[in-house]
Amino acid sequence: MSRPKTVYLVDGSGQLHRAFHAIRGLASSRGLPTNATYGFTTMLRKLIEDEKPEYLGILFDAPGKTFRHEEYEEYKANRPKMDDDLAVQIPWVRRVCEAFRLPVTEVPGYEADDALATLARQAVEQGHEVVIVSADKDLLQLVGDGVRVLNPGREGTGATLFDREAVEAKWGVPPERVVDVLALVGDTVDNVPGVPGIGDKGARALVQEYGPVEAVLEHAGEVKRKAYREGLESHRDEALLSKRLVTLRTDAPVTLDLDELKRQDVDRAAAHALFKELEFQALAREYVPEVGDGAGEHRVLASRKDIEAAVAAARAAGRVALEVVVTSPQAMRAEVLGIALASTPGRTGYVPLGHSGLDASRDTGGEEAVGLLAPLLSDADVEKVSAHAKRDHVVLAHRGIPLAGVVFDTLLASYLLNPGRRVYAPEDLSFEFLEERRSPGPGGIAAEDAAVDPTARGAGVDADVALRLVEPMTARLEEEGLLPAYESMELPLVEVLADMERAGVKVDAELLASMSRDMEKQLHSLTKQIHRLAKGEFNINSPAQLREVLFERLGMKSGKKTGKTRVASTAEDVLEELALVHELPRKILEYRSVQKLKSTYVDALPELILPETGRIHATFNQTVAATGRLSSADPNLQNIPIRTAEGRRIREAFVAEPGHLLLSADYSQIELRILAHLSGDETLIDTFRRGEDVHDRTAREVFGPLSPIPPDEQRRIAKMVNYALLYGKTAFTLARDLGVSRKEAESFIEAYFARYPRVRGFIEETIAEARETGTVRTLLGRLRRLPDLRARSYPVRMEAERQAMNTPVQGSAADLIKRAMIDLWRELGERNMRSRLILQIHDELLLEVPEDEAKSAQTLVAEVMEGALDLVVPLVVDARLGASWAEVH
DNA sequence: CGTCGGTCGTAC
DNA sequence: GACGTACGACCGACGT
Repeated sequence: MSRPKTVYLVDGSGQLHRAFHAIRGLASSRGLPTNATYGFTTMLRKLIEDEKPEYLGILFDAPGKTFRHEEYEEYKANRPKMDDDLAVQIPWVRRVCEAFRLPVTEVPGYEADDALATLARQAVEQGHEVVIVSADKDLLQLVGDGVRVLNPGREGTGATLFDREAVEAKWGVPPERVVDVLALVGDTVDNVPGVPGIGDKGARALVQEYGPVEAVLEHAGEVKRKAYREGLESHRDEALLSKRLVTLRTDAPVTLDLDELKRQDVDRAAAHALFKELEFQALAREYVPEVGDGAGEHRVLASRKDIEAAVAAARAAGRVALEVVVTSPQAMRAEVLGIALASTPGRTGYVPLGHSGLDASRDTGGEEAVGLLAPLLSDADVEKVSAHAKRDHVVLAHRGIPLAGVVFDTLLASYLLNPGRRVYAPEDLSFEFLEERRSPGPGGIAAEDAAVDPTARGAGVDADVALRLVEPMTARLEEEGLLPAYESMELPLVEVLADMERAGVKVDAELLASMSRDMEKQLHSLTKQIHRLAKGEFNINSPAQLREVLFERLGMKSGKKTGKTRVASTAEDVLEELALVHELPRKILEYRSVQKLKSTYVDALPELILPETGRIHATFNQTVAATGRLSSADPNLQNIPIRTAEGRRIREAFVAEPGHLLLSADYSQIELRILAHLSGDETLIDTFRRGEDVHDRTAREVFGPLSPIPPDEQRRIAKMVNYALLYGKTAFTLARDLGVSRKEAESFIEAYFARYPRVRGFIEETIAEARETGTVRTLLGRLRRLPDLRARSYPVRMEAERQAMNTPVQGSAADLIKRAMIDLWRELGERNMRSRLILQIHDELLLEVPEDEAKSAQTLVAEVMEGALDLVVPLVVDARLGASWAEVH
């Protein structure tokens, strides 16, 4: 015999009734009740998901009379006719079972329970295990010797699995005595008479004492409690009849067929269609049909003729989607392996260009194939579609192919539709916009020695998806009012960023190396001092070990606790406090500061110099920050130190090529100007129009002419308050940061709002509107969704409110500088200037300019940046030239 | 040996 | 509970 299996048998009728009563009021828009269908479906889905049964069958009651009626006419006489609302759902439930490919059985003349009992017996006799899925207590009598009962539990609560011990624990009697308890108690709904006067407790006690019903009756005279004794004596026949009624038959005319019960994959297409019909939206989404990666025709274009045909097809279509397969996500370090082209949905061709090793025998293109493709890729009249156009621009340009005519980037489009989401992979987009489920792919990244055929298929699928995404995604952008932001800002920015990444920035590795040596010495000396003060060696870089030293070994009083784990913090402000009472914390702070600069910048930067160019080529990410800002990675060149003198020295290592200068141009108080524009606050607008210092003005407005606080202190407070409002800072943290009482902080904020009333109005209106629409928007119409504004949790909701007030300001500033970058890039191109944008740091642009055009570039940059958007306040740009980044600030 | 969450610190 | 947006070094727990 084959190995033992576990067979799952579902009490379909029981589960259906249970679902019907558990869920109330669910119906389709056409009035079809769907509550039982839904409950039954989710039960099945969960069962399949949790238990992964290899064999599963569903049993239903047969309609009409059963053998029990023959034995006892009154059987189930009290039970009302099946509710019409349930009856109409039965055909739908059967369709659900069909879609899930689960066999359904009913045995004429028998209830589902008897059919279950019969099949369970047969399965056990064949040496298999059985799990009966039911919430019905009647079925617990079957438990034992290879049979268990699984009660799936309601939504959220766990399932319960009854084996012999569990039944006994719950009922106080073993499974085979369950029928005796049931018989004595009776069941009014099914009209099982039982013994009057004996209930749940009594029946158990009697069965525990005497055993089966027959034995109980035999000893009826000994029963102490009068009501029981008399009940038993006068209702012998009813008791015995009841037992026959509740005892399940194991001889129903049905035969176990394991092959038939073998689980098959869900028919996703049928399930998807059915759930759509039933209006189970979430389930419909879950069961969108899986598109096999073999779907479509994905060819390898290995010959000149093939490539020429594909190019001709692309030209004829006027549009081609590309998936450029590369060896690294870092575009500047990536090699091109090949390019998939899709100009007709479902059919793609892949041109291998750089696969190594295995495929050497094949004509994998190389220069000839590049020569055939390049004219197409550089022809702006043929529209290009991609899932990551910036990377394509960079890697192709690196190979001498300027990419032109990019009209759609699915990554950018999905970012605009849902910024703040982390993943925009092709499989997610195809799921969301094409309702196709597919397995995750490598996203156009493959190893150098990847085989051609699977790479061609993977890249082909991605290119095909990108091509077919254009229409639905454009429609969504249009619906959401995002097309202007997309077309006028994000898409044109792609090429600008690609050029910046390609340009990179020159760093003086020698200078960094010498700084590193100095820092090493400092760290060595600091380490010795720290270990001496700590009376022992430990890893200073480990907050955990430091915590032990400070708060355990040296017994210092811990200040605040960390956010997640609620342990004593060793953060800077805490150490700053402790430095007043002990020498060690000061040294730790010093050590930390040097270690941070050394490890994060001084030692890390030279590692990232690309040998080919001798420069650092960061990646500018356009789809990461939820507000619309750019981010920089590998390395992050947007957080190079500037605040401290030691940190600022690192900027000395950012230099220009010989014969060139660096040009830095930054917006003055950009976010406060945006706030003035968005809020329309007259005082704030007036300040900027007059060209006043905004912090001085705020100080004057808030403190008045008679304040005893010194002017410097006033300005410091005013500056902090100005920015605090932008970030939704509370009086609590403002008080802490300013070192004043909470009351005083509150009075500053009050005074601020009294002088800038429209700022308060703007904040309140922004949050109110965001709560209504679920979104906030920037100047150019970029949106951010903030569902948490309706969260039940107070802190979660407050965080969303701060995001709601901050995003229009931060995001509009991002819009502004993005427009400036595009404008500047175009101006430089039109004027044939050789100045190049190399970095963006949120409110600053850094350019590398030939000395001979430095002055004109300086004027141009300021002009373009100041004119990027028309606000009600002037934009002011400060542009400086210098030999290093340290010099231009 | 790689991954990942936690902590800390840098920028705007 | 308490300041918005990022990136990344380092540690240490955890899984392979």
